Amino acid sequence: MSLECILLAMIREPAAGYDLRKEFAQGARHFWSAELSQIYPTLERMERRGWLKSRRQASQKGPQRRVYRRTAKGAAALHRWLRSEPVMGTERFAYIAQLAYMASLGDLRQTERFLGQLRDCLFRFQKLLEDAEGALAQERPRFPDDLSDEEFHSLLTLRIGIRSLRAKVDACDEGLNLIAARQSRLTKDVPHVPLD
Amino acid sequence: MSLECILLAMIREPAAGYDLRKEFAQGARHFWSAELSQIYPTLERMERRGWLKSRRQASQKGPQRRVYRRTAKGAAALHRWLRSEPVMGTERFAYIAQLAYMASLGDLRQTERFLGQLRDCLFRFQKLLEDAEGALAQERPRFPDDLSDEEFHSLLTLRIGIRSLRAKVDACDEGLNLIAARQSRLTKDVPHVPLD
DNA sequence: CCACGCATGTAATAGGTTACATGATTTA
DNA sequence: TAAATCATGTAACCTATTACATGCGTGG
Repeated sequence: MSLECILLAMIREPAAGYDLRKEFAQGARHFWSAELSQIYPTLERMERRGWLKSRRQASQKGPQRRVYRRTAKGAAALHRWLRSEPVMGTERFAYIAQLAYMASLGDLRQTERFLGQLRDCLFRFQKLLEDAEGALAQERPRFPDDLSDEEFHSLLTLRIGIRSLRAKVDACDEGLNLIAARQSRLTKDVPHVPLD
Repeated sequence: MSLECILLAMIREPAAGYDLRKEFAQGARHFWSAELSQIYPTLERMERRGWLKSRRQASQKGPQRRVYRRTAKGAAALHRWLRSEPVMGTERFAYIAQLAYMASLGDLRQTERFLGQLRDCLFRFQKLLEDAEGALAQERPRFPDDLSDEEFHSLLTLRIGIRSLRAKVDACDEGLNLIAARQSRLTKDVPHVPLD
Protein backbone atom coordinates (compact mmCIF):
# COMPACT_ATOMS: atom_id res chain seq x y z
CA MET A 1 0.00 0.00 0.00
CA SER A 2 2.60 2.55 1.08
CA LEU A 3 4.93 1.77 -1.79
CA GLU A 4 2.10 2.16 -4.30
CA CYS A 5 1.11 5.51 -2.86
CA ILE A 6 4.70 6.71 -2.79
CA LEU A 7 5.06 5.80 -6.47
CA LEU A 8 1.81 7.64 -7.21
CA ALA A 9 3.18 10.70 -5.43
CA MET A 10 6.48 10.50 -7.31
CA ILE A 11 4.71 10.39 -10.68
CA ARG A 12 3.83 14.07 -10.57
CA GLU A 13 5.31 14.38 -14.01
CA PRO A 14 5.16 11.31 -16.29
CA ALA A 15 7.99 8.99 -15.31
CA ALA A 16 9.53 5.59 -16.07
CA GLY A 17 10.44 2.94 -13.50
CA TYR A 18 14.08 3.70 -14.03
CA ASP A 19 13.57 7.33 -13.02
CA LEU A 20 11.67 6.39 -9.90
CA ARG A 21 14.47 4.23 -8.59
CA LYS A 22 16.70 7.31 -8.66
CA GLU A 23 14.17 9.09 -6.45
CA PHE A 24 14.46 6.28 -3.90
CA ALA A 25 18.24 6.45 -4.10
CA GLN A 26 18.24 10.23 -3.65
CA GLY A 27 15.35 12.26 -2.29
CA ALA A 28 13.44 9.51 -0.54
CA ARG A 29 16.37 7.46 0.75
CA HIS A 30 15.89 8.45 4.39
CA PHE A 31 12.35 7.11 4.71
CA TRP A 32 11.86 4.44 2.03
CA SER A 33 13.72 2.28 -0.45
CA ALA A 34 12.77 0.09 -3.39
CA GLU A 35 14.62 -1.77 -6.11
CA LEU A 36 13.71 -1.92 -9.79
CA SER A 37 12.68 -5.55 -9.42
CA GLN A 38 9.95 -4.39 -7.06
CA ILE A 39 9.10 -1.16 -8.85
CA TYR A 40 8.36 -2.67 -12.29
CA PRO A 41 5.75 -5.24 -11.27
CA THR A 42 4.19 -2.74 -8.85
CA LEU A 43 3.70 -0.21 -11.66
CA GLU A 44 2.15 -2.94 -13.84
CA ARG A 45 -0.27 -3.90 -11.09
CA MET A 46 -1.25 -0.27 -10.58
CA GLU A 47 -1.90 0.11 -14.29
CA ARG A 48 -4.14 -2.98 -14.25
CA ARG A 49 -6.03 -1.39 -11.36
CA GLY A 50 -6.49 1.80 -13.36
CA TRP A 51 -4.32 4.06 -11.19
CA LEU A 52 -1.73 4.58 -13.92
CA LYS A 53 -1.62 4.66 -17.73
CA SER A 54 1.60 3.85 -19.58
CA ARG A 55 2.88 4.47 -23.09
CA ARG A 56 6.14 3.46 -24.71
CA GLN A 57 8.39 6.29 -25.66
CA ALA A 58 11.76 6.55 -27.39
CA SER A 59 14.71 7.46 -25.19
CA GLN A 60 17.66 9.77 -25.94
CA LYS A 61 19.99 7.08 -24.75
CA GLY A 62 19.34 3.36 -24.57
CA PRO A 63 16.19 1.37 -25.29
CA GLN A 64 12.55 2.45 -25.30
CA ARG A 65 11.10 3.70 -22.02
CA ARG A 66 7.71 2.83 -20.57
CA VAL A 67 6.43 6.12 -19.24
CA TYR A 68 3.63 6.17 -16.67
CA ARG A 69 1.21 8.94 -15.82
CA ARG A 70 -1.42 9.11 -13.10
CA THR A 71 -5.09 8.70 -13.88
CA ALA A 72 -7.84 10.53 -12.02
CA LYS A 73 -8.44 7.30 -10.10
CA GLY A 74 -4.75 7.23 -9.15
CA ALA A 75 -4.82 10.82 -7.95
CA ALA A 76 -7.88 10.02 -5.82
CA ALA A 77 -6.09 7.05 -4.22
CA LEU A 78 -3.06 9.24 -3.50
CA HIS A 79 -5.19 11.91 -1.85
CA ARG A 80 -6.99 9.31 0.26
CA TRP A 81 -3.61 8.12 1.56
CA LEU A 82 -2.35 11.64 2.21
CA ARG A 83 -5.50 12.59 4.10
CA SER A 84 -5.54 9.40 6.18
CA GLU A 85 -4.02 9.18 9.66
CA PRO A 86 -0.24 8.83 10.07
CA VAL A 87 0.65 5.26 9.08
CA MET A 88 2.73 3.96 11.99
CA GLY A 89 3.53 0.50 10.61
CA THR A 90 5.31 -1.59 13.22
CA GLU A 91 8.85 -0.42 12.65
CA ARG A 92 11.64 -2.94 13.10
CA PHE A 93 15.05 -1.95 14.42
CA ALA A 94 17.42 -4.88 14.18
CA TYR A 95 20.29 -2.97 15.81
CA ILE A 96 18.18 -2.22 18.88
CA ALA A 97 17.33 -5.92 19.10
CA GLN A 98 21.04 -6.77 19.00
CA LEU A 99 21.69 -4.30 21.81
CA ALA A 100 18.74 -5.56 23.85
CA TYR A 101 20.04 -9.13 23.95
CA MET A 102 23.76 -8.42 24.06
CA ALA A 103 23.86 -9.21 27.77
CA SER A 104 23.98 -12.86 26.79
CA LEU A 105 27.52 -12.38 25.47
CA GLY A 106 28.48 -11.78 29.10
CA ASP A 107 31.04 -9.12 28.17
CA LEU A 108 30.27 -5.43 28.54
CA ARG A 109 33.23 -4.57 26.31
CA GLN A 110 31.31 -6.08 23.39
CA THR A 111 28.40 -3.77 24.15
CA GLU A 112 30.82 -0.85 24.36
CA ARG A 113 32.32 -1.68 20.98
CA PHE A 114 28.84 -2.12 19.48
CA LEU A 115 27.56 1.21 20.80
CA GLY A 116 30.62 2.92 19.35
CA GLN A 117 30.00 1.44 15.93
CA LEU A 118 26.32 2.31 16.12
CA ARG A 119 27.15 5.88 17.07
CA ASP A 120 29.36 6.19 13.97
CA CYS A 121 26.69 4.80 11.61
CA LEU A 122 24.02 7.08 12.99
CA PHE A 123 26.31 10.10 12.91
CA ARG A 124 27.20 9.53 9.26
CA PHE A 125 23.51 9.33 8.44
CA GLN A 126 22.86 12.50 10.42
CA LYS A 127 25.52 14.35 8.41
CA LEU A 128 23.88 13.20 5.17
CA LEU A 129 20.54 14.68 6.18
CA GLU A 130 22.18 17.86 7.44
CA ASP A 131 23.83 18.24 4.04
CA ALA A 132 20.46 17.83 2.35
CA GLU A 133 19.04 20.54 4.61
CA GLY A 134 22.03 22.75 3.82
CA ALA A 135 21.36 22.32 0.10
CA LEU A 136 17.80 23.48 0.63
CA ALA A 137 18.95 26.56 2.54
CA GLN A 138 21.67 27.49 0.03
CA GLU A 139 21.07 30.65 -1.99
CA ARG A 140 17.83 31.40 -0.15
CA PRO A 141 18.09 34.80 1.53
CA ARG A 142 14.75 34.32 3.33
CA PHE A 143 15.06 30.61 4.20
CA PRO A 144 12.76 28.89 4.95
CA ASP A 145 10.17 31.36 3.71
CA ASP A 146 11.25 31.24 0.09
CA LEU A 147 10.97 27.48 -0.29
CA SER A 148 8.39 26.03 -2.65
CA ASP A 149 5.66 23.94 -1.03
CA GLU A 150 7.44 20.74 -2.11
CA GLU A 151 10.73 21.93 -0.66
CA PHE A 152 9.04 23.06 2.53
CA HIS A 153 7.61 19.58 3.05
CA SER A 154 11.03 18.07 2.37
CA LEU A 155 12.38 20.34 5.06
CA LEU A 156 9.77 19.12 7.54
CA THR A 157 10.80 15.49 6.95
CA LEU A 158 14.50 16.34 7.15
CA ARG A 159 14.01 18.12 10.50
CA ILE A 160 12.35 15.03 11.99
CA GLY A 161 15.13 12.79 10.72
CA ILE A 162 17.96 15.07 11.83
CA ARG A 163 16.58 15.62 15.32
CA SER A 164 15.90 11.93 15.78
CA LEU A 165 19.38 10.94 14.65
CA ARG A 166 21.08 13.56 16.81
CA ALA A 167 19.10 12.23 19.77
CA LYS A 168 20.14 8.66 19.03
CA VAL A 169 23.79 9.67 18.73
CA ASP A 170 23.49 11.41 22.10
CA ALA A 171 21.89 8.30 23.58
CA CYS A 172 24.83 6.21 22.35
CA ASP A 173 27.24 8.61 24.04
CA GLU A 174 25.18 8.46 27.21
CA GLY A 175 25.23 4.68 27.01
CA LEU A 176 29.00 4.64 26.61
CA ASN A 177 29.27 6.76 29.76
CA LEU A 178 26.94 4.45 31.67
CA ILE A 179 29.07 1.49 30.60
CA ALA A 180 32.26 3.19 31.71
CA ALA A 181 30.71 3.88 35.13
CA ARG A 182 29.44 0.32 35.38
CA GLN A 183 32.79 -1.14 34.46
CA SER A 184 34.67 0.93 37.04
CA ARG A 185 32.07 -0.11 39.61
CA LEU A 186 32.71 -3.74 38.74
CA THR A 187 36.45 -3.45 39.27
CA LYS A 188 36.13 -1.28 42.40
CA ASP A 189 33.04 -2.06 44.43
CA VAL A 190 32.23 -5.68 43.88
CA PRO A 191 34.32 -8.01 45.97
CA HIS A 192 35.57 -11.10 44.15
CA VAL A 193 34.67 -13.27 47.13
CA PRO A 194 30.98 -13.24 48.16
CA LEU A 195 30.39 -11.79 51.62
CA ASP A 196 28.09 -14.60 52.80
CA MET B 1 17.58 -13.59 9.85
CA SER B 2 16.90 -10.98 12.53
CA LEU B 3 13.66 -12.60 13.64
CA GLU B 4 15.38 -15.96 13.98
CA CYS B 5 18.16 -14.47 16.08
CA ILE B 6 15.71 -12.58 18.25
CA LEU B 7 13.82 -15.83 18.90
CA LEU B 8 17.12 -17.53 19.74
CA ALA B 9 17.89 -14.75 22.20
CA MET B 10 14.44 -14.98 23.78
CA ILE B 11 14.79 -18.72 24.34
CA ARG B 12 17.19 -18.26 27.25
CA GLU B 13 14.96 -20.56 29.22
CA PRO B 14 13.01 -23.25 27.34
CA ALA B 15 9.93 -21.61 25.84
CA ALA B 16 6.90 -22.27 23.65
CA GLY B 17 5.79 -20.16 20.69
CA TYR B 18 2.91 -18.87 22.71
CA ASP B 19 5.26 -17.48 25.37
CA LEU B 20 7.43 -15.78 22.79
CA ARG B 21 4.56 -13.81 21.32
CA LYS B 22 4.02 -12.27 24.74
CA GLU B 23 7.62 -11.09 24.69
CA PHE B 24 6.97 -9.31 21.39
CA ALA B 25 3.81 -7.77 22.81
CA GLN B 26 5.62 -6.63 25.98
CA GLY B 27 9.38 -6.31 26.34
CA ALA B 28 10.33 -6.18 22.68
CA ARG B 29 7.40 -4.17 21.36
CA HIS B 30 9.41 -1.01 20.73
CA PHE B 31 11.88 -2.57 18.31
CA TRP B 32 10.25 -5.67 16.78
CA SER B 33 6.95 -7.44 16.41
CA ALA B 34 5.83 -10.87 15.27
CA GLU B 35 2.58 -12.81 15.21
CA LEU B 36 2.09 -16.46 16.14
CA SER B 37 1.47 -17.34 12.50
CA GLN B 38 5.02 -16.25 11.77
CA ILE B 39 6.59 -17.53 14.98
CA TYR B 40 5.44 -21.16 14.69
CA PRO B 41 6.82 -21.94 11.22
CA THR B 42 10.02 -20.02 12.02
CA LEU B 43 10.63 -22.15 15.11
CA GLU B 44 10.03 -25.31 13.02
CA ARG B 45 12.51 -24.16 10.40
CA MET B 46 15.09 -23.42 13.08
CA GLU B 47 14.62 -26.87 14.54
CA ARG B 48 15.13 -28.46 11.10
CA ARG B 49 18.35 -26.44 10.84
CA GLY B 50 19.52 -27.76 14.21
CA TRP B 51 19.39 -24.45 16.09
CA LEU B 52 16.58 -25.58 18.37
CA LYS B 53 15.30 -28.81 19.88
CA SER B 54 11.65 -29.21 20.85
CA ARG B 55 9.70 -31.55 23.09
CA ARG B 56 6.00 -31.75 23.85
CA GLN B 57 5.06 -31.02 27.40
CA ALA B 58 1.81 -30.97 29.35
CA SER B 59 0.50 -27.56 30.31
CA GLN B 60 -1.16 -26.44 33.56
CA LYS B 61 -3.88 -24.87 31.51
CA GLY B 62 -5.03 -25.75 28.01
CA PRO B 63 -3.52 -28.19 25.53
CA GLN B 64 -0.01 -29.63 25.26
CA ARG B 65 2.81 -27.16 24.69
CA ARG B 66 5.72 -27.56 22.30
CA VAL B 67 8.69 -26.32 24.29
CA TYR B 68 11.88 -25.29 22.48
CA ARG B 69 15.40 -25.05 23.81
CA ARG B 70 18.58 -23.80 22.15
CA THR B 71 21.20 -26.21 20.90
CA ALA B 72 24.93 -25.42 20.95
CA LYS B 73 24.63 -24.65 17.22
CA GLY B 74 21.81 -22.23 18.00
CA ALA B 75 23.83 -20.48 20.68
CA ALA B 76 26.73 -20.13 18.23
CA ALA B 77 24.45 -18.54 15.62
CA LEU B 78 23.10 -16.13 18.23
CA HIS B 79 26.59 -15.10 19.31
CA ARG B 80 27.65 -14.54 15.68
CA TRP B 81 24.71 -12.17 15.23
CA LEU B 82 25.39 -10.34 18.49
CA ARG B 83 29.06 -9.87 17.64
CA SER B 84 28.37 -8.73 14.08
CA GLU B 85 28.10 -5.07 13.10
CA PRO B 86 24.92 -3.11 13.84
CA VAL B 87 22.29 -4.32 11.36
CA MET B 88 20.89 -1.14 9.83
CA GLY B 89 18.25 -2.70 7.57
CA THR B 90 16.63 -0.09 5.34
CA GLU B 91 14.01 1.27 7.69
CA ARG B 92 10.72 2.39 6.18
CA PHE B 93 8.73 5.25 7.68
CA ALA B 94 5.37 5.47 5.97
CA TYR B 95 4.33 8.53 7.97
CA ILE B 96 7.42 10.46 6.83
CA ALA B 97 6.56 9.52 3.24
CA GLN B 98 3.05 10.89 3.73
CA LEU B 99 4.47 14.15 5.06
CA ALA B 100 7.03 14.37 2.26
CA TYR B 101 4.41 14.31 -0.47
CA MET B 102 1.65 16.16 1.31
CA ALA B 103 2.41 19.30 -0.72
CA SER B 104 0.38 17.75 -3.51
CA LEU B 105 -2.81 18.26 -1.47
CA GLY B 106 -2.17 21.98 -1.97
CA ASP B 107 -3.45 22.83 1.51
CA LEU B 108 -1.08 23.57 4.36
CA ARG B 109 -3.87 23.09 6.87
CA GLN B 110 -3.86 19.39 5.99
CA THR B 111 -0.17 19.26 6.81
CA GLU B 112 -0.84 21.10 10.06
CA ARG B 113 -3.55 18.62 11.05
CA PHE B 114 -1.30 15.68 10.11
CA LEU B 115 1.66 16.97 12.12
CA GLY B 116 -0.61 17.40 15.13
CA GLN B 117 -1.83 13.82 14.88
CA LEU B 118 1.69 12.56 14.41
CA ARG B 119 2.87 14.47 17.44
CA ASP B 120 0.17 12.81 19.54
CA CYS B 121 1.04 9.28 18.37
CA LEU B 122 4.73 9.79 18.98
CA PHE B 123 4.11 11.34 22.38
CA ARG B 124 1.94 8.42 23.52
CA PHE B 125 4.69 6.04 22.46
CA GLN B 126 7.27 8.14 24.30
CA LYS B 127 5.21 7.93 27.50
CA LEU B 128 5.04 4.16 27.14
CA LEU B 129 8.82 3.87 27.01
CA GLU B 130 9.25 6.34 29.85
CA ASP B 131 6.94 4.17 31.96
CA ALA B 132 9.05 1.13 31.14
CA GLU B 133 12.15 3.04 32.24
CA GLY B 134 10.36 4.10 35.40
CA ALA B 135 9.55 0.48 36.18
CA LEU B 136 13.24 -0.39 35.85
CA ALA B 137 14.23 2.41 38.22
CA GLN B 138 11.54 1.62 40.82
CA GLU B 139 12.79 0.22 44.11
CA ARG B 140 16.44 0.56 43.08
CA PRO B 141 18.25 2.83 45.50
CA ARG B 142 21.42 2.83 43.37
CA PHE B 143 19.81 2.98 39.89
CA PRO B 144 21.20 2.29 37.38
CA ASP B 145 24.08 0.54 39.16
CA ASP B 146 21.95 -2.15 40.74
CA LEU B 147 20.42 -3.39 37.50
CA SER B 148 21.19 -6.88 36.28
CA ASP B 149 23.07 -7.09 32.99
CA GLU B 150 19.83 -7.90 31.14
CA GLU B 151 18.06 -4.94 32.70
CA PHE B 152 20.99 -2.67 31.99
CA HIS B 153 20.82 -3.56 28.30
CA SER B 154 17.07 -2.97 28.33
CA LEU B 155 17.79 0.46 29.77
CA LEU B 156 20.23 1.22 26.94
CA THR B 157 17.61 0.42 24.32
CA LEU B 158 14.93 2.40 26.17
CA ARG B 159 17.19 5.46 26.36
CA ILE B 160 17.70 5.41 22.58
CA GLY B 161 13.97 5.07 21.98
CA ILE B 162 12.96 7.75 24.47
CA ARG B 163 15.48 10.30 23.23
CA SER B 164 14.58 9.65 19.62
CA LEU B 165 10.85 9.99 20.28
CA ARG B 166 11.28 13.17 22.32
CA ALA B 167 13.29 14.60 19.43
CA LYS B 168 10.60 13.68 16.91
CA VAL B 169 7.89 15.24 19.08
CA ASP B 170 9.99 18.42 19.27
CA ALA B 171 10.43 18.36 15.50
CA CYS B 172 6.66 18.16 15.06
CA ASP B 173 6.25 21.18 17.32
CA GLU B 174 8.91 23.02 15.35
CA GLY B 175 7.14 22.07 12.14
CA LEU B 176 3.83 23.39 13.47
CA ASN B 177 5.53 26.71 14.25
CA LEU B 178 7.07 26.87 10.79
CA ILE B 179 3.66 26.25 9.26
CA ALA B 180 2.07 28.98 11.37
CA ALA B 181 4.76 31.43 10.23
CA ARG B 182 4.34 30.35 6.61
CA GLN B 183 0.58 30.72 6.75
CA SER B 184 0.74 34.22 8.20
CA ARG B 185 3.30 35.11 5.52
CA LEU B 186 0.86 33.91 2.86
CA THR B 187 -2.00 36.03 4.13
CA LYS B 188 0.17 39.11 4.73
CA ASP B 189 3.03 39.36 2.25
CA VAL B 190 1.87 37.75 -0.94
CA PRO B 191 -0.35 40.02 -3.04
CA HIS B 192 -3.34 38.33 -4.61
CA VAL B 193 -2.68 40.07 -7.91
CA PRO B 194 0.76 39.49 -9.46
CA LEU B 195 2.92 42.66 -9.64
CA ASP B 196 3.67 43.18 -13.29
C1' DC C 1 35.85 -3.38 -28.94
C1' DC C 2 34.89 -2.91 -24.18
C1' DA C 3 33.05 -0.76 -20.30
C1' DC C 4 29.52 2.01 -18.59
C1' DG C 5 25.02 3.93 -18.08
C1' DC C 6 20.33 3.45 -19.80
C1' DA C 7 16.30 0.57 -19.66
C1' DT C 8 13.10 -3.35 -18.85
C1' DG C 9 12.11 -7.29 -17.14
C1' DT C 10 11.86 -12.59 -14.79
C1' DA C 11 12.61 -16.14 -11.14
C1' DA C 12 13.48 -17.77 -6.79
C1' DT C 13 13.35 -16.96 -2.20
C1' DA C 14 12.55 -14.73 2.19
C1' DG C 15 9.86 -12.07 5.34
C1' DG C 16 5.40 -10.66 7.09
C1' DT C 17 0.04 -10.04 7.64
C1' DT C 18 -4.73 -11.50 7.91
C1' DA C 19 -8.02 -14.75 8.31
C1' DC C 20 -9.38 -19.07 9.58
C1' DA C 21 -9.65 -23.90 12.03
C1' DT C 22 -9.28 -26.57 16.13
C1' DG C 23 -9.67 -27.79 20.68
C1' DA C 24 -8.54 -27.81 26.01
C1' DT C 25 -9.24 -25.60 30.60
C1' DT C 26 -10.76 -22.20 33.74
C1' DT C 27 -13.86 -18.75 35.59
C1' DA C 28 -18.06 -16.16 35.93
C1' DT D 1 -23.16 -22.82 29.60
C1' DA D 2 -20.87 -19.01 27.74
C1' DA D 3 -16.75 -16.32 27.50
C1' DA D 4 -11.91 -15.83 28.16
C1' DT D 5 -7.45 -17.59 27.96
C1' DC D 6 -4.27 -21.13 26.66
C1' DA D 7 -2.19 -23.40 22.75
C1' DT D 8 -0.95 -24.91 17.98
C1' DG D 9 -1.32 -24.64 13.55
C1' DT D 10 -2.72 -23.80 8.02
C1' DA D 11 -3.75 -21.02 3.81
C1' DA D 12 -3.74 -17.17 1.04
C1' DC D 13 -1.80 -13.18 0.10
C1' DC D 14 1.22 -9.18 0.08
C1' DT D 15 5.86 -7.11 0.43
C1' DA D 16 10.69 -7.15 -0.36
C1' DT D 17 15.51 -8.96 -1.65
C1' DT D 18 18.89 -11.18 -4.60
C1' DA D 19 20.33 -12.91 -8.66
C1' DC D 20 19.99 -13.27 -13.33
C1' DA D 21 18.86 -12.22 -18.55
C1' DT D 22 18.59 -9.04 -22.27
C1' DG D 23 19.76 -5.47 -25.22
C1' DC D 24 20.62 -0.28 -26.82
C1' DG D 25 23.84 3.66 -27.34
C1' DT D 26 27.94 6.45 -26.19
C1' DG D 27 32.72 7.49 -25.13
C1' DG D 28 37.40 6.08 -24.40
